[in-house]
Amino acid sequence: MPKDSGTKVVTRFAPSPTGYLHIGGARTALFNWAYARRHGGTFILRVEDTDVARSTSRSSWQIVQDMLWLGLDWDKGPLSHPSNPDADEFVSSQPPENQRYFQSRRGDLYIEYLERLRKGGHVYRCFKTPEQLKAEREAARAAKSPEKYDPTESLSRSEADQQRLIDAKKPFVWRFRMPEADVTVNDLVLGDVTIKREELEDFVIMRSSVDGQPGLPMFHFANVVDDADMSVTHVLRAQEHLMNTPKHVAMFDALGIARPAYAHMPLIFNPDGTKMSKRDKAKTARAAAQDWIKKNGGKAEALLAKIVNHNEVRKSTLAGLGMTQPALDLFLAKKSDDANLAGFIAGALGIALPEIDVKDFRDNGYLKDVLLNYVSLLGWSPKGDVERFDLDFLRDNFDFSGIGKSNAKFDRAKLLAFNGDRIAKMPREEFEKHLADRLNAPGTEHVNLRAKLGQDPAKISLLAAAYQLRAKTLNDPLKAAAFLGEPDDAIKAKDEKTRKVLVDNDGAALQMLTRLAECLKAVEPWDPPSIHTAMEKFAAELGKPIGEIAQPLRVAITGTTVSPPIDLTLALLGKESTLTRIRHAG
RNA sequence: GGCCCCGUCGUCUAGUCCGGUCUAGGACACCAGGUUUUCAUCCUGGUAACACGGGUUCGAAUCCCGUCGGGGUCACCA
Repeated sequence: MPKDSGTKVVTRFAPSPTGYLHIGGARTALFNWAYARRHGGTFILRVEDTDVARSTSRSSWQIVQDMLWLGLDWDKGPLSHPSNPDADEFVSSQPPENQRYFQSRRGDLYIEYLERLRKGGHVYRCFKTPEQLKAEREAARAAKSPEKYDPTESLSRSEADQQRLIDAKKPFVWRFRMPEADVTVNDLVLGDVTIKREELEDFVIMRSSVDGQPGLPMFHFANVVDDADMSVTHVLRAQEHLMNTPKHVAMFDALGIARPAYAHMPLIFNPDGTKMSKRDKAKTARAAAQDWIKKNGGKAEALLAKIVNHNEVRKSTLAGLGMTQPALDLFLAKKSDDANLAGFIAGALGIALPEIDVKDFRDNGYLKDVLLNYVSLLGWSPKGDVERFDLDFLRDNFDFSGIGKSNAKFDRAKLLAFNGDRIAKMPREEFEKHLADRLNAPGTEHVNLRAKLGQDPAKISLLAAAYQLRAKTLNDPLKAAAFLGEPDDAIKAKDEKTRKVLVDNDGAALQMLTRLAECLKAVEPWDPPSIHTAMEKFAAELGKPIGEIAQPLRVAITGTTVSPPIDLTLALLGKESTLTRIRHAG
């Protein structure tokens, strides 16, 4: 039971806007959402953008988009659709009351709380420069003594002395004075965790600024002040924050405000045990790029040319998107991990980048329900053997007692299996809609297929029928059906083994196909049942199993030995193309 | 390195709090067989784990200690 079962549950998701929503962040958001919803509480979305160097308005917008897509609605937070649609103006175009959910816009509050701490004697000024502190840490490390901040100097400075330094425009930070006692955190997942006083040090809560006024608050302080100010009752976050929690509860105690309940959940890693970070995309793209350059003359310029060519746009257009030779060189030299560049490289080289952000999974054809379902299984499990469930189930069953303690590895194969399963089970119309949306999405990726299938609902319907049981992602059908969009006279067997299906037996298969073409010419209407009937009849006349007819035909029209059932494939291709492709086979 | 958290099939996990019902269950992956015009779907079956060592107990995956292993954290980042 929550410690204060009488009061309303308030949870929050507090991302820092440095990019799209990370998959781990999505799980945190999901659990906080579920807990608030289950208990009829309030779910707050609060943007922690006190690090001005890394935070951007666009990222805040992106995170909001991801939350919307996932269907995680919040009761308090930014307006999801402010009057100004420009992502770069997302924060500034929020109404004042919504701007309160961006930490960068509520500085007055931190000053107020700082004053409270100051009156209680819980904070002090520290005039040491970052360089000084760094040197002290290094000296301590060299001497193998604990690298702990020593408050003696700052604490012993008289008020007059401090004023003198302030008047001299010396920058200073405010530090929080840790109490002289061990701190125990009562974690809802981990149990009681006690940290000894000697392990705790006084930490900066307000950055410096030159004018003698306090600067922006640090994460620990802003986080606590906001949780206090917003009456957050339950803080559910990743285990990487566990060692921060003693600092946080000490501040709550100093403020005389009841602590929220804390619950730290296990971390999510790549299968190889490394962190799932945005960098993984850059790493993958860089490796592929370097490999390609090595095999193609060793010039990075050639890669840029290939990227320009692939995107069928002018070089200047790409440069506007940050794709320039200097940027590329920086990227290749590991001096930058730009995600856009990684995307361009992957597109041009035809490689897949690891999905890390919610956006990646969305783009790659994962269903939001599946993503939420899978990610919630990483670190949480419902009672019984239930494993496939929807958001409603999670909302009705989520509890801290189901959260595990050990870290998990993200298994894409399982996610993929869940996704394919959900696709197979969705209503056909829904699948058709997904396919149409993706086929008609802006971009050059599916131009040929789009041209072939056009806006014809009947064709989309056939495509859906052909691929629903074969698709693991919503993108799979479009990739697998790409052969449909190729020029009819350019279909070639993809390798020697495949070609043999066509040309073995002294060309008997080819002769057979020529006769089959005659037969197909008469098929009307050109739909799967009619095609099927015609082929069965043809096979019967030849006294052969239909497989011996279908397989050479498949190679002739697709260039491979794999496709959906042959009647569906032919119907999708169209009569003209089918006959042309048979004519050019061999 | 200090401190903190964790350690059940390859992976995610159930079981651990309240020792016996656990010859350890499920899912994904893998393997084999069946259905099928290819692929896929579908069906059936199978391989596979309590990190190690002590202790407590009639009895330990479950309790205690130690070892080993993994992770987190040690900023004017969050």
